[in-house]
Amino acid sequence: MLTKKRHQLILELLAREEVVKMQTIVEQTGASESTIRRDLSQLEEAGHLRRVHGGATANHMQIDEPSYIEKSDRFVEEKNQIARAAADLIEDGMYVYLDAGTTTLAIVPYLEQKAITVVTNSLPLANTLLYHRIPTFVVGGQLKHSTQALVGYNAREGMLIYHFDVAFLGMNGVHPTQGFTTPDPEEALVKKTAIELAKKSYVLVDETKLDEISFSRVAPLRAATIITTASNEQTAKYSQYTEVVNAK
Amino acid sequence: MLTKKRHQLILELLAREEVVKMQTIVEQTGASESTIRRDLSQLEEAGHLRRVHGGATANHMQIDEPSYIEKSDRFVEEKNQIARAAADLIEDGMYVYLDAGTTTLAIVPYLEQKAITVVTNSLPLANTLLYHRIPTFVVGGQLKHSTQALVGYNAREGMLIYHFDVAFLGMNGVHPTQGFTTPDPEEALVKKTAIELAKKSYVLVDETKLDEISFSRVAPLRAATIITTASNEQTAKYSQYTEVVNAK
DNA sequence: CGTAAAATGAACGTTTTTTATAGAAATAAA
DNA sequence: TTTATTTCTATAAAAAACGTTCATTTTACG
Repeated sequence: MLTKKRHQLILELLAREEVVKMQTIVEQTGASESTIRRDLSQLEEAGHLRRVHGGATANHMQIDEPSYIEKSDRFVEEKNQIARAAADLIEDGMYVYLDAGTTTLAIVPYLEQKAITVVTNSLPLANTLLYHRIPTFVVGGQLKHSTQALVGYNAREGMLIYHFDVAFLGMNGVHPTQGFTTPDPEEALVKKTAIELAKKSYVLVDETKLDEISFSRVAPLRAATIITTASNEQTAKYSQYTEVVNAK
Repeated sequence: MLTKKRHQLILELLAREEVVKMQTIVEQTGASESTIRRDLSQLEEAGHLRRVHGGATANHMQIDEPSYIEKSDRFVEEKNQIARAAADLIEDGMYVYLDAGTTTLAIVPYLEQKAITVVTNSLPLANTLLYHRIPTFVVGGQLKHSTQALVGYNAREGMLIYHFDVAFLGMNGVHPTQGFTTPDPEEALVKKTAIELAKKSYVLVDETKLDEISFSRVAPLRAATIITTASNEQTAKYSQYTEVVNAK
């Protein structure tokens, strides 16, 4: 069996089970133990898995986060309503920050006729903005695989040279006392920085994000206005902490 | 069996399976091992597949499949030769800068098994690197429409926090006295900065770029080594100014 | 036909990959 | 804790695959 084939097989096993035993891989591939050890070392160095005593374990963040594609076709209608409401807040001459995420991506088509400059940390957004010929700046930083966004310390540093009239952010959790939260700490840092640099910030969420708490704290509720399609009953408890815009 | 027929069969095998063993191809075609080796070398140079120890694997960079029956584009072939020569210079653990351009893009598939970190200012490169799961940092800056690259003063500032073991650059003009040149001053600034920050720099050009002068000066010839498919006669006059690597 | 160019297959030394093995480290059992 | 067992790393030997060269065959073309 070819090296590449073995590597593929190992990664497939890891996609199904969180941990895989050395013995299992040896049986499945028919290769010697030495060879599998070497494979595991190589795959670990390439960042595809983590070696543990007796085998290997998957390397993706334990914090579960549905992949970009999975997310995109859920709640399409809500996203568009939210995106439209957000776009209506943007006026000519503004400098706009667009965070990574499918909801913010949905804003782009509504921006085509506006004379604005956009800053983003998202690769898909940058591509879409390019397509719509909207003047764009991209924040530098480490490219995160699962969200195709630029994150981390370098991204924060790269953002500090800009100032925004308005920032639009996606978010995984919105909670009355815990505020805005998101799974990845490095993404949280970027979102937090965007809020700091913007005169006014908006968080775009569908109803499934309300009352949720994710791992990393981004900011308290008062730091941004919430734009959502959730009903007024659902958002009532948030209104005392910050402004809430109903996009329906 | 005719050469064309064999090539066709090999590509069909690769369309079905991600990797194909040498032995399998030999059996299927009835040709000798030597002949299949030659076939694989040719198909790799033409950019249709990637050779691996023991066989071949599909090439993901190739989005559309140009008919292999026609003589494949001469420049595509040259780009791949240059890209391969460049990739051979990259070792595990290196921090690598990849400039925007189609030649540098062609390097990416050859990087898959290397444990490296890449920095780039190109959106298409960032996407491809993401696909190949290579750890990537993106330089921030203004997004230029025509080249889908990040350029300008902000890009330069964003780069200054990095240091590279090696940088690979595309270039529009290479000239004995005028050095390296490119049309856009803002791109020239980025290229110049990359050269400053790298321990060693390589300029990747096919023969059509030699003896050409473009608008913006990037650096003198001695600042970088030239990798090209041009003949030794064509490159002779450059050898007195800087190192020249023949990729053929 | 006959010659030149291109393609093929076998041989051979070199490089890469795999396997086996022995001692160290980690885990489990006594 | 001490001992036994498993798993690990490092290294050397074996096997497989590689590129190169060259004689032979096939194809192209006058």
